[in-house]
Parts: sequence; C-alpha cells; structure tokens
Amino acid sequence: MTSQPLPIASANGIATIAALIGDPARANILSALMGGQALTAGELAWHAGVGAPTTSGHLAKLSEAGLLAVERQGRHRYYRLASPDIAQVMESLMAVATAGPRRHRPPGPKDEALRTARTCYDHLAGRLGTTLADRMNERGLVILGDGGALVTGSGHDFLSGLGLAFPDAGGTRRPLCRVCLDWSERRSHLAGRLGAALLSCSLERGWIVRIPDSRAVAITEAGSQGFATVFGITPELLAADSSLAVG
Amino acid sequence: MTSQPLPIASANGIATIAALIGDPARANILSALMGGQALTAGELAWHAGVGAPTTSGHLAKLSEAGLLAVERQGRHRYYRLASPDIAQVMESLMAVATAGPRRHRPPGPKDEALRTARTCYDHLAGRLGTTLADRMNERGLVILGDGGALVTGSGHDFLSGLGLAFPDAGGTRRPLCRVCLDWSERRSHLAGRLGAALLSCSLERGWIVRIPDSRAVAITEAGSQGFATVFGITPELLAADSSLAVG
DNA sequence: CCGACGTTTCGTCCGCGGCCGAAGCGTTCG
DNA sequence: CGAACGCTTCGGCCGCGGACGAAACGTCGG
Repeated sequence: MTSQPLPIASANGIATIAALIGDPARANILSALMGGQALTAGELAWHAGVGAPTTSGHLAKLSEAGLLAVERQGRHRYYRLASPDIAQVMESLMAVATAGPRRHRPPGPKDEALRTARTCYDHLAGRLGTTLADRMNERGLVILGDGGALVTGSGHDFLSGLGLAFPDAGGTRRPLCRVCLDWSERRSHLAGRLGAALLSCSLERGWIVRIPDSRAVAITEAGSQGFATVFGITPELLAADSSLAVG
Repeated sequence: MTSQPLPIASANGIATIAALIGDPARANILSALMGGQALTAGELAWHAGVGAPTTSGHLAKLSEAGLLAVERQGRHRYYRLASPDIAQVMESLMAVATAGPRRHRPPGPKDEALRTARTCYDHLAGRLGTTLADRMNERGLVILGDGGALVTGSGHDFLSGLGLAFPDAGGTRRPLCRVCLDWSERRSHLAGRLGAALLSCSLERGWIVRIPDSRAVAITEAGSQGFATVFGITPELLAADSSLAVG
C-alpha cells in the first residue's frame, strides 16, 4: 500500500551487528573475549577454529564495526570487547541459545572449575559470583531483585571503605549495578560498574588468579581468607553440592 | 597446541541465533514484531521489504529456531516473538546499533508520535513510559536504579489495588520488574511482568489505542484523565519540549 | 644483519543462502 | 461451486562472503 515501511531506526544496523556475530568463527572469537581478557590475534585464531588469515579478516571486520577494540603491543595485537554493551548482547544471546531444547550436558571436571568461579566479561560469575551477590544482599549492601539490583547507602559506605570507587567510566552511561543471569547457576550475580570493581579488586588483592586459556579463576589462600572475613563467604558455601543441600 | 578449544556452551548456538537476526529482511521482521502485536505473514512481508515467498521461508526458519511463535487463524497466520528473551536480544542489539556514530536523525512528525508514546515489545516506552516510571519512582511505588528497578511493598499494594496481578507467566523465569533503556529518550522505563501489566491494563481500560502500522500509541481522553488521576501524569509532563525545561 | 615469528594482504575457489516466478494447497466469500 | 485471497512449496538463478595458500610487512632475538 504505502510506498515502503518507515526505515525503522537502524533496523539495518541491527542486521549488520547480528550478521557479524552470526558467523561461527566470529561467534567463537566474541565468546572467547567474554572472558574479559584481551587476547592476541593468534590466540583468537585458535579459539575461532580457523586459520590466521581468515581470523585476521574477521578481526578487521569486528573492529571496524566497533565491536572490538584493538591495542598494538610489540608484534602482538590485543583485541578486547569494545564496550559493555557488546557483552550485553552476547549475554542475551546466550540466554536464548541455552534456553532452547535442554540438551543434557554432562558436567565434566573442566566444567567444575568454571562452575565454581569464573569471569563473565568483566565481573565474577559462577558460585563465587552468585554467593557474593547473595551475601551482599543479606547484609543489606545491595538489594537484589530478579530484574535488577540497587546499591544501598550502607552498601556504598561499605564499598568505599574497601577502597572501591566507581568512576563513571569516561562519560559512558554504564549502570552502576546490574544483575547478570548466568547460564550455569541460573541465578543472578552482580554486573555493571560495581561488578567490575569487585572483580578487579579481587584480582589486585590476589584473592583470585586467572586460569590460562579459560574463563575460570582459582581462589587463592589469601582469597579464601579475604572473602570469608570481608564478605562472610566460607569455602563451604562454594561447595559443589550446595545446590543439593538447598534443593 | 591442544586439540581444540573447549566447545563453549552453545557458542555455536549463539552464531545460529545471531545469523538468523543478521539478515536484513529477518531483522525487519523481528523489529516489526517488537511492537508487541502479532502480525500476519503478509504484513511481515511488507515490513521485510521482500516478496511473500521469501518472507515465508524466513518465517519458517525463525519459527523453527524458536524465535517466533505462530498461530493459525482462518487463512491468516499470526506471528509474534516467541519469548521476552528474544525481545531482550533485540533491545540490546538496538543499544549497540544506535550507540555508534551518532548520525544526525532529524526528528520528523512521524517520529514525534513515536517519541510521545509507543510500545516496546510488551510494555510502554516513549515519554509516557519514562514519565510513568519517574512518577512511580517519586511516589515510592518502585525504586528506579540505572541498572535495574524494584517494586516496593507499597508499590505492590498500590498495584494490587488497581487490579494488577503478576502471574508468573507459566513457570518462565521472567523478572517482575526490569528497566529498559530506550533509544529515543535515553532514559529508563519499566519492563518485565510489571511493564507488561501496565501496558495491557492501559489498553484494556481504553487509556491508549494502538496506531495501525506503527509502534506508536495514542493517548485517549479517558487515558489523559486516567494517567493524571492514578499516576499524576499531566499532559504537560508529556510535552515535546519537556527536555528543554529540564535541561 | 639475518632468521624466526606474529599478523596482514592478496588472489582464488567454492558453497551457502537470499531472491523471485510459477505452481500448489487451504480458506473464505459471492 | 468457482473465483479470489493468503500462504507455502518448488525450481533455478546469482551474488556475497568465508575458507585457504602464498607472499608481504613489521617486530623481536641472536
């Protein structure tokens, strides 16, 4: 009837972004970068499962589209997700992708490390992440809803006392506190600037260390003590069968 | 080195979903369905900008992948987004797509209706949506954070008094209250089961009516009065240049 | 200064997938 | 009962884009 549908604000832009994510090799690259670390082109080629030249082309496209940021360092080039918004897209895609026909995925030992503690882009996930959120909720530092979270006044004071500041990240409109529903625990953990601060703080203090070639992190001796004294997270709370005790 | 990177939980599934959204015609279809209404295959063909046979193929793929739900009615087939999760993906994609190089988009008269009041999947957006969220926040019915929102006790009582119940939507883990950052206002409005209830309630009471072939809605006489008495939203609050008065 | 390494560019091949026209099925109306 | 309509299926065309090998560029080490 009428000439053409109104060119919906960047419906074409949506297709462009989605098409970039829609290639298996590129999806692997982006998934690998969801670990939060910057990775070299070579490492990403390994994750992508294709050759170096092909990977280079993919990385160029992703960078030009603004999905990735690149940083030259010697003869390496480090790529990382360009913004938390990109991570948000990947996160929502994972929710859809895993929501489908619940394929039985036998949890191997490799998974166990991931389920205990891992990074989710720039914040903590796994049982450590969800337990941390729960404890902070119980102590009134944050209020945890199913669709969002808020930092309370006392929570802000508490975190300031830990030396955690929340810079506005250079004018970006990134939320202070978000929740992120993760695929393994099916429970919420803290994201946003707060989640990022908690992760970087934990890394700086040596409470956790990254496990190479994986999104999993290991909790150190200092971390075991630190999480217990500061947040009241005992190792028992992180036990693998805690779900059995609850359910 | 090692044989292959661990087959990341459904990284391939992510690519599949994203590739489906990544086609311009399909992106147009999904964008059109973000209005929240179920549309026929013919209407979607018009939105997609391709012929009927091609559209049929797209719809079959989207349905089989679980992105769309279809309902036969006479000789029509009505398609709608299969779940709020899908809407969440589209929402996050829009955030990325519009965040890019801020192309100057001169607001035409068509846009003005959209900016005033429109649907965003199954809840209200535009100035009506953001103002509604603000007023409920000021009145202590909800607490609005930048990364989430919570319904207070008094808010729950108030809404129950309006006859709004919040069924758990058939066991799905859909949040009661989410925020949705929209592209035009750059401010938060209420989504989740609460947002859906507010929209359907407004439609049932005849406070708003859908404008055909558009995501915009018009506020009726009854609506103008209803929003004012129940939520304290006066027409002045919805004026186009309210941002000027504030900024 | 030369070789090893990481990364990109170029050229080529090839297969997937979107698009349409024509035809087939089911429904609704005159 | 036949025509119009909505939608889908089929067949064929064609172009985009991902894959690799070979080679060029740039950086680090001996």
